[in-house]
Amino acid sequence: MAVDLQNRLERGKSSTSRSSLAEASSDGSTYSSLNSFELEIIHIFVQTAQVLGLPKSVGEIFGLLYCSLEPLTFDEIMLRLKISKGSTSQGLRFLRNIRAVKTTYMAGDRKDHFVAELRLRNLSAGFLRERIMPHLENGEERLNNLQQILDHSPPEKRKILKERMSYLFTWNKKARGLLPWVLKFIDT
Amino acid sequence: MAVDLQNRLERGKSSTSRSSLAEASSDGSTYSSLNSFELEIIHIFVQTAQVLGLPKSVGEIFGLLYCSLEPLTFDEIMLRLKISKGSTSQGLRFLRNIRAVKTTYMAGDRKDHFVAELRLRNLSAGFLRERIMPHLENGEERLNNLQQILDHSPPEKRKILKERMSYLFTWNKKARGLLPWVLKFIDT
DNA sequence: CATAGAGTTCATTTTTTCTTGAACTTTAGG
DNA sequence: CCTAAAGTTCAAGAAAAAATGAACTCTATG
Repeated sequence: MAVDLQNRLERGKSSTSRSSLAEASSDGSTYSSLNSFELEIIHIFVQTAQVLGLPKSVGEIFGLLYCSLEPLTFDEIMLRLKISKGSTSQGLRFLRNIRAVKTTYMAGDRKDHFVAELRLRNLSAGFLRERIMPHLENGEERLNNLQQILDHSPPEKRKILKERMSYLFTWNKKARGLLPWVLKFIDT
Repeated sequence: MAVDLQNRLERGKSSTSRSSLAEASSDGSTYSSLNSFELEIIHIFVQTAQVLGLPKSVGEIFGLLYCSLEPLTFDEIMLRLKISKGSTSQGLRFLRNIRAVKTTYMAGDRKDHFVAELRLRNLSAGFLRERIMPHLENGEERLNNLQQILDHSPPEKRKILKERMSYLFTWNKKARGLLPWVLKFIDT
């Protein structure tokens, strides 16, 4: 099982078969490899990231934080997931932008400590706000421009095309009206 | 002309040049190039396709059909959009699978004639059914497996991790329960 | 202020995804 | 049955997206 998960998550990386949830490191490195619980949670978020059109690394980072009992530092995230500094930095930035991750300050430590937003409602809100709303708003703007173009088209077509456009307008408006409602519904 | 189309579809920020709606072809080809109305509608659907993680060609095909007053044949789609046979075939297949496009039969013509589903409600339904539901169902299954893994973990952690998993379960269930509602809401 | 630690940036490389088109299957009509 | 038109398939090439890591900025402290 663990091997299977390992393979799915990190294709082609050397993986020491790890059967249990032990956190000891067998290769002498400071950071433990991922246990099967973590691998599975991470996998779920990686898949979700892909459905949403986000980079895998974003899913990995969020998944790791989601099942961590304490805040993790930049280095811990980077080393445990075996991803680069750049991916870690950009992934964390994205996650902070959509409020999926926040930082906590730990006394006497200069490093940032990252925590996942566990209330998925807030997570969804951030995603909808940062990604979906802009798209819908841009669409509305474009539709407005379109109406002008349409005024120059042959009258016999104009009526039908106007109708089609009005469907799009309606749909756009409804989709935007839907978002707050969706958020309320999944308010976990 | 072809270059212009390409540019406008790909990086369509400069949408102001609305020259004419004429359908005459200036390069001698059988199929007319796209007019500015079509270009703009197609652009909207291409963008949407990208948000949804679908190939550009799928957005192009749907956009073209969406603003066509008559059913179009395979060749018309291919030639007007200047995309390959393969892309056309696969794009149309995908669109038919999610019920975004259907074929009509025209007397005395062996070719398929394709029409866009104008009721965006049905379109959304197909997309949710074919793309989102499978993901949510897969997620639920994985979460079920996870519970077993969790039973082997240290008791002091188990409680907290179980709680986090239960958030995920709840979220998953709610998301699935939401879909029918969303569809009803956008029933245009 | 000089420095080292913490994180960011971004040109390059790597990986993934999309498109292409030649070869293939299927089917209507002769 | 054959043929040719209509569409499909899929290996290979092209394009797009993501990951990498060296060079960079910023800042808290000695």
